[in-house]
Amino acid sequence: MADAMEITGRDQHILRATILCYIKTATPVGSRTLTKISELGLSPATIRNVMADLEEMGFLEQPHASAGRVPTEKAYRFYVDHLLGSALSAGEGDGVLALRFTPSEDATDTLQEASRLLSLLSHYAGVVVTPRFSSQRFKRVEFVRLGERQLLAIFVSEDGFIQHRRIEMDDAPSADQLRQIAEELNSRFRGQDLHAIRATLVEEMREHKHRYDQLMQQILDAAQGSPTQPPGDLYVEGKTNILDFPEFAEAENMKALFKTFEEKYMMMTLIEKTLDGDGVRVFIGSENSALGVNNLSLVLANYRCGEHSYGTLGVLGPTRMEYDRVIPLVDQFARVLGELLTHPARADRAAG
Amino acid sequence: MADAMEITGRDQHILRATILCYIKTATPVGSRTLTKISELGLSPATIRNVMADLEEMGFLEQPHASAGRVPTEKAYRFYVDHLLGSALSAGEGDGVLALRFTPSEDATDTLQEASRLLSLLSHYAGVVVTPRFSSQRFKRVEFVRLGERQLLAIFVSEDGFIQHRRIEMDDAPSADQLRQIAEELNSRFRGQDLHAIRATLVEEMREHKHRYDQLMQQILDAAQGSPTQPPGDLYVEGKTNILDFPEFAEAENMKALFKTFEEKYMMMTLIEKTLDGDGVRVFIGSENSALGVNNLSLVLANYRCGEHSYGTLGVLGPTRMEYDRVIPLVDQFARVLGELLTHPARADRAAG
DNA sequence: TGTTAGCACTCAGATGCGTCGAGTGCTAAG
DNA sequence: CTTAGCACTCGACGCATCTGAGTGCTAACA
Repeated sequence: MADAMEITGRDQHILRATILCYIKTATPVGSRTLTKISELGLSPATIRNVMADLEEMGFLEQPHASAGRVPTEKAYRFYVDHLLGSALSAGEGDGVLALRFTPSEDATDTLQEASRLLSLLSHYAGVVVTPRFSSQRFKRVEFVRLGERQLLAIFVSEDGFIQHRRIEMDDAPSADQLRQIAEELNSRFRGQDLHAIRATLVEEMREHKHRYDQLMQQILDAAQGSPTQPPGDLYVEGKTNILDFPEFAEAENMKALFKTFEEKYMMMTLIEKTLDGDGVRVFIGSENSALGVNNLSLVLANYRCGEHSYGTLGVLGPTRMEYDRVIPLVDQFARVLGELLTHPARADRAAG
Repeated sequence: MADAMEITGRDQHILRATILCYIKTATPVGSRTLTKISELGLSPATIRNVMADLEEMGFLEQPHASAGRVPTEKAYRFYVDHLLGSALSAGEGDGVLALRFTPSEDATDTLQEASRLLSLLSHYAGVVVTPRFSSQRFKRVEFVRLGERQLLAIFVSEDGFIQHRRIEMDDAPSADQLRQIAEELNSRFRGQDLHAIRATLVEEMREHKHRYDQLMQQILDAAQGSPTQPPGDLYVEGKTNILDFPEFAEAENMKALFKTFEEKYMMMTLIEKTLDGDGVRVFIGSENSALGVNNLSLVLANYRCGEHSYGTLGVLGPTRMEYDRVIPLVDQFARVLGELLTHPARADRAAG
């Protein structure tokens, strides 16, 4: 950040030009090429001087002595944080987006479709993480007996997500008891999120020993989701888009990429970290080192899903990503999807 | 097959040796190498003659004039069909299998775990297709109202699979009506498969116009699954295992492989074709051309899941696969998994 | 003081050439 | 029918060469 202050306007201009050029061509950028691109009519020699400065500051790198320069991660960071402000607002009409997007009946299907569309529009890979179930508003629970000791609990959220969990118990309550419990839960807690419900019930149980202590506990645990498996799901669509970029032409890199994708879990926990906060976040290269590949970038944003509930969505691509195009895209996409998921749900709620 | 008859015992021996060697090394096999491997003490020259014959018959190929020979698909086919009979029975104790396999509570989790284990044991990729839901025995249905016009139907099968479907309708029945319908379905049809239930109900409706005509129809349709999306799910685990084989070292091949994996749908319909019939089936190279990669083989078998219900499972690897090891493995695995899925379910049924 | 032209230098990538060796096909002898 | 011998093929490897894009430096210029 301190260095950022030292950069003159012209330096910035050249840095931006270098980055843009590299993003387009994926090959090291030389001083001659830049004289043509950058409008300031400067000679290669002058630009060389500037580039040497930028290299010293850590924004550029040379793969080898007689090659052009390549932007470093720091350069991308600076570009995204400081050089992109104007481009960010230039959203190109979300009409296209809404038009192409045919939401399915099932919310999870919709999300998968969303990630596909995201990959289509961005030409990179689309990524969608479903909202944490436990933060959604509770609509209804239903029980189905599976066996003497097994119970199936079905939770339905106001936003159309459905989750079912098996519950193992020592002695199962009768069908009537179950119905009673369901009735009680349904009438009392509708519209609250599971976290809150849990808190209330735990409190209550402590005060005057609740009849269904053990059962309730288990039901709540089930609803919360097991701690080992992260709640929600991850959809990554359009992986093959990334494959065609030259940075992954080498077999080794491609293998690493493949392995990254196979470990859904890694990726998901990484993405979920950004769950708090609004707006678009960009993670560049080694900033998401958990992926095991250091030339990938993530552009993420949260999308709203009902009142309190949020999921994350975004685009995964090479570090050399067209941030100027992708960032507004992700931003808008999150907004539109949020509308889409929140609005019909609200209509339903009023009716049902 | 006609050619097969013309092959003498010695030719077979040499063909087998060639295949085994190639499977191990992935490099063209020369005549010298074979003299060492095959026990018949023959000189390279003689073997060359035989190999020339085998090439004429279409079992071997030369990548270029001065290289060794490589088995063709026809060779693998012949090897699997005729040269492997003895090895097939040599199962190496399913104790290991049962030991390592800790079935989860949820049937679908179990299947995913199965495919992981399959990849682990085979060193290739493990593949599991869940049983077609519509062929499983019905245990119970439960309805949850989602909104004025939306209904959630939850089907539970005897074997522990759960499926939920949204049902859209013009005017929804009351809660009482729903309960009544559920009650009726549950008491009447338990233990039958959805196909049969559907047939019965359609018949009935025709005879004396059933009250809930439209609803029933929709419920049945939902249960049957939409025709566009194939029922069941596909788990492919251990994809990265395949990546390390030299046949996929080149970027192009790897990309093709990647694309194959991304198209789950293709693979699934391909695999589901083998759903009828018992025992292990092997699909070699271009025989599964739908995959878009022609140097992959599939070793598949059906596993039982309850009385009438079957799923498919197997191993996906390069054409140059250790069939002698994988075929018995898949065979046994299908059996063990079948036991595992069928037995506890039976116990539950008796109890619940 | 900042900018530019000129020049020597560097280094990856492509091209061409000779060598090596594994493996073949053919022929003739056993 | 089998085998030894031999000439031949052809990809892989190593090496030297050439080319050209791009640099850094220095000196001249505005």
